[in-house]
Amino acid sequence: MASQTEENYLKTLFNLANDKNEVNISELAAQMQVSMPTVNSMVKTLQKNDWLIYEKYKPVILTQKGKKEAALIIRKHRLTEMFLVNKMGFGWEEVHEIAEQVEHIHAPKFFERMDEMMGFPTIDPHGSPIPDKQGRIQEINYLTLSKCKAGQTVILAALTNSSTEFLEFLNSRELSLGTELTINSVENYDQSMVATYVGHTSETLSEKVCERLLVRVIG
Amino acid sequence: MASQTEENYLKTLFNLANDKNEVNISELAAQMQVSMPTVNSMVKTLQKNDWLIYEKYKPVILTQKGKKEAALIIRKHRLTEMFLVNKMGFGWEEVHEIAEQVEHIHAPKFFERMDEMMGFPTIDPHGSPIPDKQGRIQEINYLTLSKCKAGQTVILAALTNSSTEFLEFLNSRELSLGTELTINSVENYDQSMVATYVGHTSETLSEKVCERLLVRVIG
DNA sequence: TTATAATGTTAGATTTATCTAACAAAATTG
DNA sequence: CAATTTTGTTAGATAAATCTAACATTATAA
Repeated sequence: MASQTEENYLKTLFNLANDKNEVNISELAAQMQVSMPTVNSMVKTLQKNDWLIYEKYKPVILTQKGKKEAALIIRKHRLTEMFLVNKMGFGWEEVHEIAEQVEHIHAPKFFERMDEMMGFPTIDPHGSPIPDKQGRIQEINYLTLSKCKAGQTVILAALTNSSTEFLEFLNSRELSLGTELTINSVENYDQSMVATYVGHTSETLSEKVCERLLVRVIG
Repeated sequence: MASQTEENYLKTLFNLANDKNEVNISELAAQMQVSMPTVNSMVKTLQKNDWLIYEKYKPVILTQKGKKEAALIIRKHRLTEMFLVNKMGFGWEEVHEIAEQVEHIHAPKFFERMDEMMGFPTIDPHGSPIPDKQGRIQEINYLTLSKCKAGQTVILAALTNSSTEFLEFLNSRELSLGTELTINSVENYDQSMVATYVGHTSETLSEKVCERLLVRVIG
């Protein structure tokens, strides 16, 4: 069984993996907020337990076993976030920290009960997919709002960033998943958008914000 | 902040403390399932952080700070057990293991929400009192069933032991907190009792079982 | 009340997860 | 393509939590 620390490395590796499934030591060190030698020694340990493939001076790659384990930890994290929001009344900006701890609990029935009580949700409160019990992730390809054009109508479906600050910004503008937005115009100079949605006419959204909003185009 | 390991020592110290608030190193070692030298070095660490008082060759005593910390961990444990039973549908025999992990989560709001959702319960599923937010415990003095006499009627209020095996035994006899029992007779030879309660006439309960059942006499 | 048993301590080793300093390889760029 | 920068590795140290072996103190009991 992976230690709590190892679980955090696996999860981070899964999230950082690029199209080739590779992660650099330096990226991992930055994300985990530890030094490169620490990562170096940890990837050797993880390799011994067949969680990943490592060769000197090469980026690391999770094995199938490693990927599955990581996905199951992410599953616990996202189920917890959804449970906290839907069953315990937390705001979407409050749940990450708690889920970060709850995800390490070893008690399959605990998470199965959450899942059941929520009716087997497929996404978490930030629109990210919840891996299934086999660790499979249903990948949905949303568009970032910044790729959309003036005149289009879209539904806010997910976020590419879920920092507390960003979530609080969205709260302040009354933007939540499911909100239907119509793009009035796109400013050529800075790519900011002006949009209209329930309760808000001509709300300006900076490019930075638009890049972090994932949408489904409906018109 | 106490580490998870330190939290476990504090909790165990609290539970083992006798009338003088003292705990022997050997008891603690046995309960924690570690060697005496491990305990010896840990109590020195705990003393440095003012969790307890330690003098060579003397039993250790929790400080006020240590007692409060321990009580607050026990509070998280018992709130969790109650939440698992009342809000998530677990059986009372399933919750200890999960609570043992959840009690170490640092997220005051998480436990406050549980507390709120349950209407601020004062006992856990096994009848043990839940310490309040200040770490104060309301001590209730129940009688063990074994101290009662033939002819008395009692209500099952709490347990002195909550092992899975004992809880499963109680389940098998349909005994739960709140059950009203009438003692038909007490066997002189082995102190076993014959009792009657809803759905059960003349159920025999061994002395071992009677000692573990805490009751309130009502007639 | 002394011998024995039980309890507690010290010393020193181990594992895990981390660090800094020094060095080596790979990538970038003038 | 050689110099420099970035990235990665090795060596060695540290702190936490554990162990065993050996020794010391306290308690018990003949």
